[in-house]
Amino acid sequence: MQDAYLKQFKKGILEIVVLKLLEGREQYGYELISALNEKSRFLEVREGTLYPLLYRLEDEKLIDTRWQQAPARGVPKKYYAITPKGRQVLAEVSETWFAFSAEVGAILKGEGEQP
Amino acid sequence: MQDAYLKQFKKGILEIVVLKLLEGREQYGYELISALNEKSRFLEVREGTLYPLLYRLEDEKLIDTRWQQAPARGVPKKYYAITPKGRQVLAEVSETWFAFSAEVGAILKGEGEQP
DNA sequence: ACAATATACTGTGTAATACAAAGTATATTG
DNA sequence: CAATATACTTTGTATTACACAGTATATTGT
Repeated sequence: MQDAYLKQFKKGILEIVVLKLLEGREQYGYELISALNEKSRFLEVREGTLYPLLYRLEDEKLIDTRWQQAPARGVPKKYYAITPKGRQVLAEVSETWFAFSAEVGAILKGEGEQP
Repeated sequence: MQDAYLKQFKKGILEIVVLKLLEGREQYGYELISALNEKSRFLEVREGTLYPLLYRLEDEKLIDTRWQQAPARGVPKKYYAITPKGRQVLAEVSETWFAFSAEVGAILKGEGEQP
């Protein structure tokens, strides 16, 4: 039951967290999945979640992609990098999220509606 | 565009905020809508959001309902009251949300992944 | 050398939820 | 008595996280 709520909590957040992870440097899909799984038990994602999310970000021009043809060894990787527009959206939506979570926190910490 | 993210941010949160509002006293639908609209610009809801949400909470036995037949004046109202199970879920999911939002906050405040 | 495993990405279908929009019914007000 | 406000209901849509299955290449064990 907790998991069901968690799944909902993630909606909209994952996109912005992924943008944040890409703020520092470009990364490829599997790398992002590992990073998310390490960083937070709440933000774990499966491929079926992350890749479509990346395609959406790309469609919205918030990230760019480039294929890295197997450099010396390893499977070819698709690298994702944040665009200037992506940085701007990250900043804006990030602020919205802080304001939103502050208000929700205030309500949930409150005394409830008294009679 | 902000609104689209906000719409996603709300997912799963509204249910728990509604339970919180009912923690203090029973309320009817329109009353809850007004309360949400006053409390937070982020949590505004329409009928098409709230009533189905209330039906879900009722199905899950997190709230009870009773019809208040027009007492002296006014339209009959359907009052919603939180159940013991509802209080328990409120407590649990509330904690999950605080942990979740703390972790997301930490990531969004961080320096991003450095090269 | 060859099967097994790991890495990396893709695609399909499903469930949950916020919301727009339209509708029903009663009460109050000009 | 029509117009408006209150209160609840219903239908359909868009978005998103995820389960699940699949494809392809690279590495590893025997």
